[in-house]
Amino acid sequence: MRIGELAKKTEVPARMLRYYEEQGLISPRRLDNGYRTYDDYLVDRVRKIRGLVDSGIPTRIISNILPCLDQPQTIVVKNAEPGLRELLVTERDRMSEKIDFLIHNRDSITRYIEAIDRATVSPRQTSRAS
Amino acid sequence: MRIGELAKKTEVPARMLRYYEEQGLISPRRLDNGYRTYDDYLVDRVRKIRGLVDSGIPTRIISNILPCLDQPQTIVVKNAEPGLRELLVTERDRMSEKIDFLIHNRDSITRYIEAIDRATVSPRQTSRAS
DNA sequence: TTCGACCTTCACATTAGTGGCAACGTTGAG
DNA sequence: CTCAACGTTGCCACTAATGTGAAGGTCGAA
Repeated sequence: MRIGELAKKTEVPARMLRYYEEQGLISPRRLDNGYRTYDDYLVDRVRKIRGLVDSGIPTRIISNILPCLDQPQTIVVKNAEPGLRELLVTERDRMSEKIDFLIHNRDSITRYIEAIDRATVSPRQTSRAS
Repeated sequence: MRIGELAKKTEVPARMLRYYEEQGLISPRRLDNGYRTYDDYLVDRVRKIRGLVDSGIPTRIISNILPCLDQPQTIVVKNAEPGLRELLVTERDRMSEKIDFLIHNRDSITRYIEAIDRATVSPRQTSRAS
């Protein structure tokens, strides 16, 4: 598919898709006329990129871990670059920290919302009737 | 405490603490000589700020949800600003999405690491002995 | 008085995007 | 075929957010 279609499917502006290519995150092939052409699997990939960027992971890191996020790992692993495993472990642990942290704070927010609701729905009387 | 001590305790450079103040995330009092002075509870607060920023939450949002992350909610809730609840719900849901996404991808990375290990430790023989 | 910690202020750096433009490709109507 | 409308391309510059560096001055203890 061409860039416009991918933009619609992923909700990511075409402008941004070119930017991600510039950053080395996606590498579409080209048609004879120079237009970029994207394979279907890139739809998922672009969504992953968005999520990772939104989660505060820099594109430099993303480009390293992206190949590891696809399902059939068994084939790719053959060329195990030396530093890769270490990088992955580091990044995974960083993600785990982030997850724990986000869960903790999300739950704090949830409790706060509940406190608001309690304070709002019945500030003066214990709503006995419907 | 003064800024240097807070910087040590939080691992956040003094320069950055001034920046966060500029962004309205912390409001230290001042001594007679103009030095900033920080209460103990700000240590936790600064760590929270770091975590939230690292998780891709913009400071503009952080300044809104920070007051809700402290433990004793019951007192603060009295002045329930109208839009606050909605903002909190939105932000909490956004955090939940981020959490799910991070968990999913962290697990993918973990599986990939395991695949590397399997491919590395015994590429040719099924390691029968220790 | 000297030195380290702190102050303000201005400027610069990096990351992640966005805007605008001129030129070219594609497609469908007349 | 020609023309208009629209998608695409490359390019350059610009914005916004998050920091960082450095100059030049002040505070207070040794």
